[in-house]
Amino acid sequence: MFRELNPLLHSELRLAVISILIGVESADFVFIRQQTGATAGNLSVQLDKLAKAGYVEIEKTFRGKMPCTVCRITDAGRDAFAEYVTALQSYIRQ
Amino acid sequence: MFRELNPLLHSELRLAVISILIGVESADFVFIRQQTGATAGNLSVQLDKLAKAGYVEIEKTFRGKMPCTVCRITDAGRDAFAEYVTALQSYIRQ
DNA sequence: AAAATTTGGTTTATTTTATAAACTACTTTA
DNA sequence: TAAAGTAGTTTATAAAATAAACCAAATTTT
Repeated sequence: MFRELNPLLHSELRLAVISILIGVESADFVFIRQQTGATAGNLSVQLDKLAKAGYVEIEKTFRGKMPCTVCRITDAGRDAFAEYVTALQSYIRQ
Repeated sequence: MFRELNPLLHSELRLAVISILIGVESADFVFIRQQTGATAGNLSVQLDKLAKAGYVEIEKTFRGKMPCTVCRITDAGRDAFAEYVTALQSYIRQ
């Protein structure tokens, strides 16, 4: 009846992050922070969880002299998101 | 960019409960428990939260001699669910 | 050129939430 | 009438989200 909702994606901030990353080649920490309105601490923690799950790749580089954390969604992330959306549909089909 | 997800509905079990109630005139505790697979304790707690939020009405009656907790969604519950679905779309539009 | 401020984060602590375990009250069955 | 089952509630615990505090380097101000 109801499909399970991947708890890693069923979180407002992590879902927003994945939603952003799915539409772009990559996005950096500051951009994601601006788009989501999240605090830096919260974003750092949630990105880490997504990285540990293998849903995003995080590359630490520099933009000029300033550190720049670049994030990309992985294939596993794409798959998980697609499944999450399908699962959601079992709850919201009207 | 991203609409806020009502935290009361952004919970797997509470969402399942609302999803059930939105499709029927009423449903009792045992039925909801069967459909969701939730433990009685968890369901009791989550139904209580939905009731306190004014999203469901809970009527304690008897079926024969056995207690029977009948649940119905309220108008506020319907509205909240509709808004939640709209908000979700800001995350999952592809 | 120090001092203060900003930037780009991470780590740690706190609060909130979800969930399970334990319990209550009553009913049915052996 | 004792044991087991039903229908839940309450309480305790585990997990999660979030904020606050912190750090290092860069930039700006005085």
